[in-house]
Order: sequence, then structure tokens, then C-alpha cells
Amino acid sequence: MTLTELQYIVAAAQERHFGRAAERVFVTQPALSLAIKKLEEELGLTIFDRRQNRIELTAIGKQIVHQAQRVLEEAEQIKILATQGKDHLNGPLRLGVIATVGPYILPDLVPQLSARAPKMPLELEENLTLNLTGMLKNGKLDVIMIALPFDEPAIVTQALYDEPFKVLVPTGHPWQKKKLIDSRQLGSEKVLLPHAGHCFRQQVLDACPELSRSDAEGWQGNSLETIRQMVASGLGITVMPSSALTPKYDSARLVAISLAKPVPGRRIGLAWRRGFTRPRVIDTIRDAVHALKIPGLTMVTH
Amino acid sequence: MTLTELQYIVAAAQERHFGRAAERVFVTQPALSLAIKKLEEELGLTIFDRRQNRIELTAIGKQIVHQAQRVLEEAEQIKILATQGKDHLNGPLRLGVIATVGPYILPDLVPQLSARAPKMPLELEENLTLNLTGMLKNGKLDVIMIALPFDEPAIVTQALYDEPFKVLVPTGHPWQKKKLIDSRQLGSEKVLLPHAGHCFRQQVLDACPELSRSDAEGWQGNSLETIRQMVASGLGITVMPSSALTPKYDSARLVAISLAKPVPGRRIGLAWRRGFTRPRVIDTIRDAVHALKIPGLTMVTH
DNA sequence: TGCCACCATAAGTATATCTTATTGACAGAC
DNA sequence: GTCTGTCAATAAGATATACTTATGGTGGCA
Repeated sequence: MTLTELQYIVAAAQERHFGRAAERVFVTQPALSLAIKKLEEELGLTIFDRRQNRIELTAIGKQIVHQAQRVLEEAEQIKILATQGKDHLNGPLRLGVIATVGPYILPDLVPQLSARAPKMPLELEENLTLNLTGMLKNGKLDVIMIALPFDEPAIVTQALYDEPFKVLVPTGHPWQKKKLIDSRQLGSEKVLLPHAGHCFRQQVLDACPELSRSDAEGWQGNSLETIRQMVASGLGITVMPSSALTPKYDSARLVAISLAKPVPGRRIGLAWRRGFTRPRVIDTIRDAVHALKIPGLTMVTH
Repeated sequence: MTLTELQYIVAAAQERHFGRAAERVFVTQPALSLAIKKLEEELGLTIFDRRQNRIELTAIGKQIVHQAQRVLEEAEQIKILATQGKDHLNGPLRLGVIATVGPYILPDLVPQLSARAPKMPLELEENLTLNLTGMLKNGKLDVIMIALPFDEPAIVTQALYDEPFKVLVPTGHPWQKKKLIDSRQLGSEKVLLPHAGHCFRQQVLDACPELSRSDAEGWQGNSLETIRQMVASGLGITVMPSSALTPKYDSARLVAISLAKPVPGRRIGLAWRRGFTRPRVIDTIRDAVHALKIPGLTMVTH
């Protein structure tokens, strides 16, 4: 039994005429005749009572044609589902964001995404790169927003933006009036950084090797916000990405100072499984990010 | 989209493994892979997220597989319908019987048939051969019980029984004591016969050519029962088939006398359209008729 | 009786669909 | 790091299926 055969018997039942039915389903009359005969043989019964001039349905034939219509309707539903579901921006998106990006991007990004993809509810996960990677690989997340480079098998990435790092000092700190600081100067200060699980920590250490020596004993905060509060309390200074240093973050008690060239920074991008088949989702996230008005970020265009 | 493809995705969704799914549907893994890919391409989306070690359903894939199961269930219903409906003794039978047979056979035949085919309700039509033939041809009846021979295109027949004709006279008639009457003697009597629409009339005239002369002016009754009453009232004599002359029919006022050889009679049989596909129904009617205990009938066996 | 309409059948061809064999990607072990 | 096993994708060829055109058979109708 095939869907084609079912189509044929439905057409024949409606037309009461093999020739016209065949025309209706765009085959020749023998093709339709044969197919119906094949189905009748498979079912072991007669669906059509072949008469001169016209054909009639047998009692059981009526029931079978009726059921065949149901089957075809249900099959049609699959196509409808497919058409609707092909809208990549329809259906939930499970998005992971690293902890040093989430708080500063998501408040602006979420409204942007909702506007662009109203039928795509977001399930957000804020975590460390390592955990996000795991969740991405085992399918718990669809897309993650992490620092590049990010080389993993079967994972595709796309850059979003670059952001420079800056030094954050409390008001009253000797460097308060400085316009530029050389990263080598940081070695002499007590620099607070997030603990080792955060990739941001490693990025800063890579960019400012001087810190690796002095930092060994320094306290390691859990989040940039904790560290920000600690800096404000005069417990030390820190390095932060630009997105965490917009004016709305406590500009009264803290001063952000740029770093001298080569300016250390990081590149943030998206990553997804190679099998992820909603490319428009990627495009939409990228567009939404590019539409953000966060000072200091340099968008990466392709 | 084919039912096979739907089976494949359902199997794959359940096994979460193409190899095992393929085994389950009795094909090789590449066949299943290809078929699923073909369906995915037709629908323009991804149903399975191919991963190392296992496969996962995409969001839309889940919906599609679910719908596919519905389709397959509905399709399965067709097979169930077919199995049930293949019981030829299931479902109504529209049976036509000629007027000179019905009253004498049906009272015994109906219970016999009901016992043999309890799920086959009878829709009975008692009429003249001509009308029954029309109804059979245009599908209003399934089987008719008529006098043979009966040659019509696309109509198949089967003999059931032979029954001799007998002469019926009122008590007090000069022939009352006769054991045997020669049909040639009938020409001298007033013989009442049903009117020209009844095939029985022609059968009698064929068997007793002498009547053709005398009968021209005679009254023609509508039914054998009317004629029987008329004979009982002394208005004439008649010829009847044996089945109409069992003792329960007014044996007090009437006497039935056999005819001499060659005994005129008729053969009763079944007729159905060549396209009628319930052979067991025919067999069952024949068996039921053969089980009747009506004196004078000679069953025809094949 | 001959024509017409209709479905069945026959024969040939194209197209799907399946098979076996092989490749490629990844994961885990050593 | 290389080796090995697992799993799905791909390739190539065989087979089955579904279709085509052409023809045959039956019954209705004038």
C-alpha cells in the first residue's frame, strides 16, 4: 500500500471513472488501473465494481476510500507542519552565553532578538565556556556565544565583535587621571580577576603576561560584578572588557582607563553544531548583535 | 513522501540509531539513510540531528515523526478494514426473488440464511424477473433468484433446484381423484394464470402449448395466491410450482395433481453481476436453499 | 451490425529503490 | 599522539516498481 495508490482510489471514487481519475492524478489510465488492481490484490478484496460506462464502489470499497482520505489528510498535515516549521525563526532557541558577556549584552540583545524573531522564545544559559561547550555538544544548547578562537570538531563558529579590555580603578586611585595605561604597568598593582574557570581570566593573562607573576596570590572573584564592587571598595584594580564598562555601571565610584597599544581585547562570536539547520537564526543573532549600541565594540562584518 | 519513508523515520526516531532502525524495517542502513535524506529534502528541513554515536530529533522533526505515526496508524486501519470486510458474510446482502418463488421459499430460507450468516442482514426485493434484472444490472441488487435459463451479458448464474408443475383443482372437481393428468388435457379447462409479467406464466405456456389457445380470453391473476383463492372459489383450475403446493396451503378446499411425463417444471437459480466479489455469499445461499425441506424440489448439485 | 466508450492487458522503458562495498568523521583506548 | 571501533554518508551497480504507448475485449447504443 502506498500513498499514491490511496490517491488513485480516492480520485477514482470521486470521478467514478478511471480515465478521468487518471487525468486528475496526472497519469495514464492503465497506470491508474494497474495501481488500483495492485492495491485490491494486496488487500484481497474489490474496491471498485467495474461496470460499463461507470464504476461503482463496493460496500467495503466505500469504507476503504473513506479511510484512505483520512490517511491522505494526515499525510498532508506533514507537509503543512514542514512549511510552518521551515521558518527557522519559529520555535525555541536555546542560547548559551559566557558569564563575562551575558550581563552586558543580553539586556539589550534580548529585546532586539524578540523584535526580529517574535516566534522564537529564548532559553538562556549563562555559564562558563567549558560547560557551554559540553551542553552544545550534547544538544542541550543550540547556539553559544563565546570568545574566539574556538576550535572544536564538528562545531562551526562565526565572529560577532571585538572589544578592547580596559583598566578599572576606584576614584582616588593614583591612575585616576591617566588617559592611557601600558599593560606592563599592571604588574605592580593588585589586579583582581575572575577565577580560573572564566576564559576571560586567561585572555587577560595572555594579554598582560606581567600579571601572571603578581596574580598568583591575588583573590579571584566569581563574577565581574563582584570584582567591580571590590574595586569600588578599594580592594584593588581590575581589567574588564569594554561592554562591562558602559556609563551605567557605577561611574561615580569607578574610573575606566584605556590600555596602550597593542590594545588587549577579545573577540566574541557564535558557535553551533555543524548539524544545526537553522541558518537564519545565526543571521538573526548576528544582526541583532550588530544593532546593539554598546560603546567600544567593533562589529565584525563578513 | 511515501508510507515507507514515514515508517523509516518513525523507526529511526524510536531507535535513535540508523543501523538498528534499518534492521527493524528490514533494509540496509544506506537504504534507510537515503530514504530519510530524500524525505528531508522533499520537506526542505532536517528531521534528524546526526550526531556521533546517536541521532537526535530536531524540534520540527519531533512533530513530523509524531504526525507520521498518525498517518501510519490510519493506514493500518485500512488493512484492518480490509481484513474485516473480506468476510463476505459481513455486511448487507440485497437479494431479489421473483414473485412466484418468494412467498414459498423465503419463510424457510431467511432463517436458514440468518443462521449461516448472522452478520449479513438481508434486504429483500420481491418482483418480476424483468424488474429484478434491471435492479441487478444497475447495482440496486446483489443477487437475484430467478428461473433459468437466464442469459444476460456480464451476468453469472448458478442453478439451485428443479421443481415440477402440478395442477391445482378445487375439491369436487371431476379430476379430484386423478393421480396423473396429461398436460394436453388442460386445454379443455379454464386455467387461471398470473398475468404476462410473470415468467412463470410463460413457463407454463411453454410446457403446455395447449393453453395458449384457450387462455387468450381467460382472466389473469396478479399472484399465485389470488389465483389459489379463485380456484378454491370454483372459478377455474390452475398450474402451480410444487413449492406453492405444500400441505400448509389450504389443502382442505384444494387438490394438487401431478402432471404426466414429460413433467413440466422450472429450474430456479441465482444470478449476479460478474463483478460481484462475494463468492461465499453465493455458496451460502445455495447451501441454505439445499437445506430447505420443501417437498417436490430436486436440488441441483455441482 | 458497427461504432464508441471504457477498462484490461501487453510490452517496453524510465525511474526509484535496494544492495554491497567503501569512505569519512568522530570517540575512546592505549 | 596514533590506533581502533562505531556509525552514518557516499558510490556504483542490480533489481524492482511504476510509468508509458499500443492493443484487446466487452457492453451500450444507434
